[in-house]
Amino acid sequence: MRERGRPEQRQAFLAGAVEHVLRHGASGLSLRPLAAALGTSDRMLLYYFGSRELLLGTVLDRVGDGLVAALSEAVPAGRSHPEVLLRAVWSVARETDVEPVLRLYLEIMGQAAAQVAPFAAVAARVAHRWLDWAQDRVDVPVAERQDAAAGLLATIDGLLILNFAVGSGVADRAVLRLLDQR
Amino acid sequence: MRERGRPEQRQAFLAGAVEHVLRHGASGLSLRPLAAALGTSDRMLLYYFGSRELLLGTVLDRVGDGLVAALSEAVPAGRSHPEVLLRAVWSVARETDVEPVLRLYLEIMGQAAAQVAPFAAVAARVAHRWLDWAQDRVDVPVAERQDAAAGLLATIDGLLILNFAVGSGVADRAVLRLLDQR
DNA sequence: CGTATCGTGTAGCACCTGCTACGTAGAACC
DNA sequence: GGTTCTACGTAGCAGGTGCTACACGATACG
Repeated sequence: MRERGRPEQRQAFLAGAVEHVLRHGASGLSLRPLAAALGTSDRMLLYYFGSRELLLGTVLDRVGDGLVAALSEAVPAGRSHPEVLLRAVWSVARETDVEPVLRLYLEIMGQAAAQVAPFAAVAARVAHRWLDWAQDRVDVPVAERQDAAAGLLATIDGLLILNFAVGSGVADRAVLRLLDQR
Repeated sequence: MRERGRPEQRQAFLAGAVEHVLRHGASGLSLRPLAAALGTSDRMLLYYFGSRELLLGTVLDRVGDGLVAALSEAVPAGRSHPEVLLRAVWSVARETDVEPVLRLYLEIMGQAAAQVAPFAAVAARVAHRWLDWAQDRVDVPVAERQDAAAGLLATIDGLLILNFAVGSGVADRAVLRLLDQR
């Protein structure tokens, strides 16, 4: 289906929807409450985005963009040793204003693991952008870059789970331990 | 609310519900389809478990039990070096018959990050049991055991995300890299 | 100027949700 | 033997779901 509606209105809806999903979660998103928060009706959201699933997909993709953009802004371009990168990314992750994004990130990954549409597709896209980002920054021989990036991503993701499931103290100490032993 | 109903019937319902949740996911669980699969009515499930949320909580706790039990069965008791433990746990995780359990595990963690009831509480319990399990098996000085266990758990969880979001090949190579560099 | 398309409002449809009210056969208890 | 309690069936309630049908003014276009 072609994109319908005035482009700037669509952008406004999208931005508002991102905000709303960051606050209230993605898997339980429902059109009427979202529409109310945006000052519209479900009818209009469907007109602009086609279906709940399409709306959710574009919202989540935009969140993924924002995540990588925030990382790029915080971590200088150029290559660093993996542990430096880990430390830098973790310090970004522990900033309070990115917490909702990271909670949403884990929600996406969890729903993707459960094979819920459209999360699986979004998760693959986000993860690949994440991997590309890390591959461009990690200072290891070319042949190892892909695996090093994957290792970094896995480490961060695991720490995030620990962080939200058990508590930030445990995750922080786990970071130190992971850094020490390399 | 006291537990109602015949105990063996309750166990049968619970076992069937675990099966159903492993197949169809937890966050979208709904009483009527589950009841149909079990050959009952939603009415009966509520009679036996009190509410959807209580039912879901006990189902997920039981899945958590099963996960730790499966690990204990596969990995011999006694202490091993962290990398040996990582390798062992990862080889268990890659068995095809535990895949649904791990997908569900990530779904739980994702919903917990999104602060959805009852997932947050279940996630904390499961993670702590996981941590205790690892703490009892890891062969490092006592003072470091807690952090080593947390590091192991984080690594595994991250690898699982990578595994389901990107593909098993990437995760497998990331494991090798994480093992090499220690 | 007439006509077609676009953006939007109002209503509503069919279905699903957790949960409850009520009735009842059988068993347990006094 | 009457009463109370337990396990269960049937029906239904109030509210939510994504989505659609239809009307209508405005705007663009021939």
